[in-house]
Amino acid sequence: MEKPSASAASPAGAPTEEAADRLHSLAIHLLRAVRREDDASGVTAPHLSALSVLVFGGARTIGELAGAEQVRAPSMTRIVDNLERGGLALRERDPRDARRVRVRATDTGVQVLREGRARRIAALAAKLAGLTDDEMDAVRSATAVLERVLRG
Amino acid sequence: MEKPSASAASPAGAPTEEAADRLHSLAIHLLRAVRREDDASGVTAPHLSALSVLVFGGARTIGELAGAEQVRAPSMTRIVDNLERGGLALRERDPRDARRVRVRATDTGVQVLREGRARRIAALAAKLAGLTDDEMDAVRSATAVLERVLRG
DNA sequence: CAATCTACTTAGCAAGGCTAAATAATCCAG
DNA sequence: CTGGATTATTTAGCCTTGCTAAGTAGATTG
Repeated sequence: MEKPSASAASPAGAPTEEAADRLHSLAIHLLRAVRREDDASGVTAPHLSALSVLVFGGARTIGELAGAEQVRAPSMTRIVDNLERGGLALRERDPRDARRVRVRATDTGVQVLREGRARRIAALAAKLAGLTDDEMDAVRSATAVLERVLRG
Repeated sequence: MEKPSASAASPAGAPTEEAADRLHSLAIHLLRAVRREDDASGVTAPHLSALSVLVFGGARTIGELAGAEQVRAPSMTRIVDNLERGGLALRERDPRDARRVRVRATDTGVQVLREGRARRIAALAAKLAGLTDDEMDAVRSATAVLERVLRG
């Protein structure tokens, strides 16, 4: 409705909303595009995402993991159930506080994560491979910015 | 493992994969972050996404819609069931070919889309509002690039 | 006009999210 | 040192979203 009067001013509301809307739509389609690769590996995206936290960040409690993955505890309990059933992670009782459960990635988990990552992102990486350097820079910058924004 | 030797060369494999991986993870977290807003509106993301195609692109068959949304026909049948139940879209038999079903957004659908978009992206737009102009530019550029890449 | 193909729907499965409520352990007041 | 609150996780149960396989109805074609 109202167009931004100057480019240097604080971003006007409407364009920001349009950008947000397109981003949202993009995220939906991006995930649908890679889902089949995930399916092929037998390990779904949320599993790999949680596993990734464990592998790169070390053992975590269920609650910490839920926080990191932005889901509620019961959802994480189930994800960990599945990881454990597949031998990718295991629960350990915290000796300090027996209410807590520490979750740790197994060696198999580390290996599966590596393979899973590779398979999961193959299609996406293939598409990105066609980008120019400038385009890749834009994608990388935006990713960094958005990671920060979503954490906050 | 191997760092890019020059910034101008064609992007090496490993960095592209890391970018793809981070993008994927980002998409997961972005969608989780906005899901509650969707929930509040009573219209979920896939519904709004499909409705958006109808509103901005005009009536479509179930198959076309499924293709546009990158899901299988049965999934789209169900989404359209829900849209229709909510009075946001309606099915029309194709007079040329009675197997086909054309789906059209209703006036209510158009209105709900507008409201839903606003509500849905409010949280995201609020986060984006804190970005600098350069950061917003990066986000916009990357969005455009990725939209193109995912269509291809 | 019968076989086949196409478009959609139905049925049924699993994942992934949620809330509410149960269980268990810790903490802290008195 | 006990009893009530608080915290961590799990269980139960709901809903949505995806899928595949199989069913139905309409078009096409040999």
